[in-house]
Amino acid sequence: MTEFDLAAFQKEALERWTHAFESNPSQKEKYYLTVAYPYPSGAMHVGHGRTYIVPDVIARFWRMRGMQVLYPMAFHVTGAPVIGISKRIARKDEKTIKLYRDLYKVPPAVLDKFTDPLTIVKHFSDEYQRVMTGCGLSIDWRRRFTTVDPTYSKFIEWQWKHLYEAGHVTKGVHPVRYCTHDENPVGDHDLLEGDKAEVIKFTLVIFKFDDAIIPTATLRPETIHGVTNLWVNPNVTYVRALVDGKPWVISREAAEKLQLQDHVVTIEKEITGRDLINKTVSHPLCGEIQILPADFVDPDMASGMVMSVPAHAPFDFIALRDLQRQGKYKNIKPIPLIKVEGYGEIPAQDAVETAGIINQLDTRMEELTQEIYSAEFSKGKLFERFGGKPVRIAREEVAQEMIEKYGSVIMYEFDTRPVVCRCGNRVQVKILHDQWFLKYSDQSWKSQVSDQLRDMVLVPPEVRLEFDRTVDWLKDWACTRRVGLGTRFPWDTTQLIEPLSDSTIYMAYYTIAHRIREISPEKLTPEVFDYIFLGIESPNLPEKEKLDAMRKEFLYWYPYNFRFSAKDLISNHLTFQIFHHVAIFQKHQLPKGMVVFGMGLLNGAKMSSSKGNVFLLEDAINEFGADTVRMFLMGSAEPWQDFDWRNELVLSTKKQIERFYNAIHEMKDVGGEPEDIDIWLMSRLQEHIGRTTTALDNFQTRQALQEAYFGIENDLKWYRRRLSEGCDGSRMLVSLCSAWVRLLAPFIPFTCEKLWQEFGEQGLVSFADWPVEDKKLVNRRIELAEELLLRTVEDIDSIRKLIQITPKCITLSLAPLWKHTVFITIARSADKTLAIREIMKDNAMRRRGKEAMDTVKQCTNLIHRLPPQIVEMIASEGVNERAVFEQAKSFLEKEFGVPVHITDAEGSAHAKALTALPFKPAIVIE
RNA sequence: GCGGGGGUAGCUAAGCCUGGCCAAAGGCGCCGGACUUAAGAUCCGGUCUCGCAGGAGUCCGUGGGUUCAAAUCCCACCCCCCGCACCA
Repeated sequence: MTEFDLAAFQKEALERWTHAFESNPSQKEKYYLTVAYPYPSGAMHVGHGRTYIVPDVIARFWRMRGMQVLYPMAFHVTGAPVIGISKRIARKDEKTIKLYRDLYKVPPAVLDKFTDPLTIVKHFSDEYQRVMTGCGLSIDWRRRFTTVDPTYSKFIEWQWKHLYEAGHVTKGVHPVRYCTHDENPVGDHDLLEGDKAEVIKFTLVIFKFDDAIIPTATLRPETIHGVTNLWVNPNVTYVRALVDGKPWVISREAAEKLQLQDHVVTIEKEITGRDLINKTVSHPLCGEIQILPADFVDPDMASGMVMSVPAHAPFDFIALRDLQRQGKYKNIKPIPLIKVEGYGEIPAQDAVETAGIINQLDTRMEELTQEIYSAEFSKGKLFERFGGKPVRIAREEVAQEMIEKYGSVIMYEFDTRPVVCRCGNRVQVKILHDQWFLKYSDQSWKSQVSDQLRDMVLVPPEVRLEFDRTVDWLKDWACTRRVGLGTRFPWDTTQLIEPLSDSTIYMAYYTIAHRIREISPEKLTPEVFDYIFLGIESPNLPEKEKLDAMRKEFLYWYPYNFRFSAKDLISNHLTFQIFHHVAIFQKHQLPKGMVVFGMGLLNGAKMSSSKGNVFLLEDAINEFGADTVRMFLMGSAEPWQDFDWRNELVLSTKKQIERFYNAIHEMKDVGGEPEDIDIWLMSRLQEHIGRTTTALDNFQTRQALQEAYFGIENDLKWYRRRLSEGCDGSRMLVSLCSAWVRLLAPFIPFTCEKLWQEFGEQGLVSFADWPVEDKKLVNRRIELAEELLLRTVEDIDSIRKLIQITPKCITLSLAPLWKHTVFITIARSADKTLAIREIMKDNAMRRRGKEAMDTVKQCTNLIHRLPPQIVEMIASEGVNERAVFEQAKSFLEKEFGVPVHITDAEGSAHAKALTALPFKPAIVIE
């Protein structure tokens, strides 16, 4: 026997597996599954491990069930993150260097070359392949590609041509975070500060001011009728500037921002805030009002000018109150215009006074503002004289009206500030032109996607709601970028196709990836792909034979059966890919199913590379063995649940594998004669096979392992206990071993490959036949008998512990026939109360009086406690209790070390014998 | 805020859709025992409370309700996690 040595098993199996999982079209039925490909900007951790092992287990399962399985892998390298990383490394950024050198263990010589982004992804994609192979993933590596391969770009161009022609791509304007120093849009990864900041849309309400205008920024244009004054910060220097040729009075900051938002701005002169105080302005909807001083006015917020609605804005209310307490502006009264449940006539006053706010410096002001804002938005209604509409509707309408009739303009601003770029410069909102969008807002496109979703299998089913919501909610998606790696956008080659948008139908590309390399990229015209994927013939197609082979391959594999991905991709990638599929492929080639994963935790905390809270997959393999990692990840939670990696649990998984390995070794050569208990074991095995198969059909890796591993192990425990003295099992165990090894092969392929070889099997267990449940071997009668015995043994045990005397003998008294009749009558009747009446009609029963009634109660109780199938079997077939116990007599005597007597309860001298019930003999220990 | 998912014994986690097999699987931890010079590993037993007869009591976020019967169905509340876009 070979020692249990996972590392050695791995080495051996990996050699035997070289090229084994390369998969080509064949006569067999296909099963094509894909996972979201990784973005290789760092080392793999155990969380990644699960993402790729789950599909591998499924792939291995279907392969053993005789399907032609394709499990391909590629690397996603388009986008900006890796560029940021290379820049940071070039700049010798301490944190980044530490991460790559210490956590990801990149050798110094290689790290030096990481100033080139492509070197980073090359390094890690090689590492990914090495580690994935080490995990035993049954991937067809011939089909590996990266998203910056020239041939792949040709494929993307073809895809976009179709999207464009179908009207799914449009040009528009879009506000983005923008750094004026770098002259580029700023992604999340490039932010030093303010990564939570959102761009929000202000309406500038235009007030006339002498020959100029004052634009005040508001999120609540519907409150225009409640404006009583403007606010200006007396300590700030404002400017008079020509905006698109007209004179505006705004803050200096605003002047700068407006330039980025499609306005031509020239500053004419400075005006101090103090000079503006008490001046008069006007607006058609609220007439002439005064400018008042307020310190809370922030010149860096939008236009730097604020209109005051004291009835509905706590800040406005309190600033006004502060002034009035100094005896000024006594004539100004708040003008309420919104009715909102839970607040008085003047909501802002109500809120401020209830909270006991003293002045505008109070720290609770922000909170209070938010509270009123939300309450009025969700529950508020304008007064009848202002239209009577709910705030949420009126706001949009008034804003629209303001723009159309009163010269209002839109201004974008961050909701929280400051937002700072990595270069240290302040980030602003800029309106980008020439921004291209995918029109996910298109209703007819959406409805095609919804239709497709209805036809798809979603695992787990609960995610369907989330998908439906996402489709419903998706707006146009900005699909081009100015920085990063990727395919040039065909209609504006200064831009690139955004990384989520170039990864939507690449599952089709896998089918041809290994063949298309043989054709040089410049020959790959859209017509070529039209032919391969859509079967559209056209003249002068190059290298027709190769194209035919690709077409054949595509037709064989497509559509994919299942796509696997973590659940955080539901709201983008997983939904996008359906949009793109319905836009390009024919109905019968649309995706069939998706499996959505949960996330990984490490010792209870969320795994995060940037926080260093990761455990590298390769380290895990080296420390525990690949099979251990696989079995742990598959057994600790179902795929869609979050799992938690804990080293101590992983260690015990390793012991389980070892226990399995040793058990097989002990059993595979025994050759005793089969006993009844062998029939029981075989019968149980069939059920485990059936349930393991069902579980894997449903992607329940955990459930499958429970059945295939613990289920069988527990049966073996009972089996060994039941064997006759000196017997170590029958030759039937050999077939159990064979089935057991195959059942576990998808989970722990390395160990199983080794065992399979030791059985003297020629081929790989990876391609062996999956065990099939043999219904002929299922023997309910024997299972029922064992169940009776097991329960009785448990009962004897618990009594023995309780009474603490040294038993001299055990007597089992069996229930009389009439109690069986009672039991069966109750078991068979749907309504238990009717059953009682039925039983008591019988004269013989009635004569037994209280004893009969008690039996009825006890039987009812017992029936509810027993598993339904058992009750049903007792009722239908019955069980010969005497025979069961007589046969198990020597077993019981061995178990308890005392003589065991089996008697009928009726006529027994023991009072306890009266308690005997069907399936529950009375036990007397003396 | 909007949307989605959850709260089960010391921890972890099944069960919930389809109400009685539920004092509630499995695993971990802990306790005891066997083995061992010892430790580890392994195996056996225990692990809500009470009980010298296989039983009883309390229990599945909180509070109500439906039912002969509720972890499971209904209502309300509290708490936790995830997504919300130009980012892979």
